[in-house]
Amino acid sequence: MSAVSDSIERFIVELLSEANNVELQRNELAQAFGCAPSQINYVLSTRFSPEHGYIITSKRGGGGHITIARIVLTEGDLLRQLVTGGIGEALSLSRARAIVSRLRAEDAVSDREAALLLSAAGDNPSIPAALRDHLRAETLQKMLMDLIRATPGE
Amino acid sequence: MSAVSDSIERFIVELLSEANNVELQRNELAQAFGCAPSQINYVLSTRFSPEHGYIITSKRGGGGHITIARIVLTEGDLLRQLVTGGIGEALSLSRARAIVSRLRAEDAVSDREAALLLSAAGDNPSIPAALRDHLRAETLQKMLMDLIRATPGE
DNA sequence: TGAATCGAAGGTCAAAGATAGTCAAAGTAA
DNA sequence: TTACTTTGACTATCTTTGACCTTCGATTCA
Repeated sequence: MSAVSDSIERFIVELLSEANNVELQRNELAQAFGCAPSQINYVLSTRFSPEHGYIITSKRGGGGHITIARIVLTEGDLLRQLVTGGIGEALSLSRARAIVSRLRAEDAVSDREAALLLSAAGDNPSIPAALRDHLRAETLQKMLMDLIRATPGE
Repeated sequence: MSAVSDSIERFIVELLSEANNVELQRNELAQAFGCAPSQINYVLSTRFSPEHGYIITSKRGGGGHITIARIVLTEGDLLRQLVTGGIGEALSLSRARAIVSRLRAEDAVSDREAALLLSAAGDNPSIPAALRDHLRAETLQKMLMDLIRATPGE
């Protein structure tokens, strides 16, 4: 049932559970999972983007490699950063998902709160498509701001 | 005697008698019952809707699947009542506030969750006024549904 | 030594493949 | 008729692959 990309993701997450960053070789990994090397890039860009809280660096040529590092921030920093412009004027659904999943991963929100954020940030068919990304950005930003307000200061 | 849809329904109900949720593949199931794939959607929407006490999630593409989860709330529960149709087509801001404060009073949601609900249910200036109450109803209902879905069954 | 070359990585992008969703028309039963 | 069921064409989304491109280090050649 589960696609190869999901397995690769789990593998990397597993590695990252033991260290804040991992270094690996694209071809080697692709071979281990029996897929095209470019699929590794697909997994990295769809599941380990900066929005997800990761930074990817790489080097080509002989001895080349890819490094995946987790961005470590305190909960307050992350929320503050998002609310003060980290979201922008428009926000695609996939970026919104990444942001929420990162908030969850950093434990800035609970499972239920993440579900509420995602739910409200989802596409709404009764809104013209051209407006959606704009509305989504506004909604998410407002929600995060209100969330901070509702949280007794630390 | 609508044989096929009823059989599919029974089959799913059977699966759900052993677990609170099942994951299946649309094409596979359709093939097993010798029907068009879209008939699976028909069965889901006519017999496993939120009004019936179920929540459906799905994913497309390689490794795609459909998950059917039972809502685990008792009859008479405010949340369930709201989700299964108690909100209606349109919802004024003041009624939305009343609903959220009742949910808070019953401890169905936390302070932070209430803040998120209110935030998303608020008036949005970039939406035409005529649409707002309709959008609000949809949004709140979807959020409550997703909230239930995110809550591990008791 | 410096430039050209070569091989070994990794990067990009668009096409093909794999699922699921929607909707309206056609079929069927009450 | 009226409501429910079934189907299929078309759409949307996510994944996988492959051809072609870029970069880097090492080697070879003037």
